[in-house]
Amino acid sequence: MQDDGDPGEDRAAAAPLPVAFYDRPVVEVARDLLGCVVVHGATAGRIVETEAYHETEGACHAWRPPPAGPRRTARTAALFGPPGRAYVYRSYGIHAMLNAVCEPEGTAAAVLVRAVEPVAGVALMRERRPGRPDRELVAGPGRLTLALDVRLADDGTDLTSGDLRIVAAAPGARPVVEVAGPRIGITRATELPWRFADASSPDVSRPWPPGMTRGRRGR
DNA sequence: CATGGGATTGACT
DNA sequence: GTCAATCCCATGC
Repeated sequence: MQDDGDPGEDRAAAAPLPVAFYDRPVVEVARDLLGCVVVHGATAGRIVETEAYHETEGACHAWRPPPAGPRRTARTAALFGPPGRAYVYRSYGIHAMLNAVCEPEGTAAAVLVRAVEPVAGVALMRERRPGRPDRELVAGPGRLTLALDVRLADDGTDLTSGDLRIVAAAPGARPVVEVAGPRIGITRATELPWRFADASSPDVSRPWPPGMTRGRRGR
């Protein structure tokens, strides 16, 4: 856990990642988002775990078995929209999940942000997660949206210019120790190693990816 | 129109 | 380890 303080101000002022960053193959973007920072109001979190989803594989909300084409509904509309937007949906009736839409408009693909490390506004995050130990503040896709106050209303908003945005890692920031593994909580396309994490982070959600049982920072 | 299933979490045995 | 909470919406009668 990092200190609550000024670094967040610098990151908040930093330029958001441009649309071109997201207008690439979704797996590339999922890896490159590790280390970048989600900023929302006074809170900010360094991304330490992501998953990629694409309309051509069964775990994606927009997937349908061939020969049917991709599934475009009110819920999945943002997935088909321009890259660089947020796709926020409700999971299990309870949790909001934050995704970054990728690839050209018309192609449904997005990166799910599964975990961050607090870099600003930790005190506010604790207020939003009363009774939770720090290790449970942001280590999980439903947890981080609570801590950062990301809601369904943010669905479709522009991550490159809005109040909710993603900025590049600060120069000299701690390097990412990338590990990959199968995605979590899905029933189809479980063989794809499209989950990515920073093995040096204490805030990756469980179960940890392969190769992460050692070398973790303690907390 | 009724039913069922989640890209999860937290409480409990 | 088990399991319920609770919403969106796809599917099928």
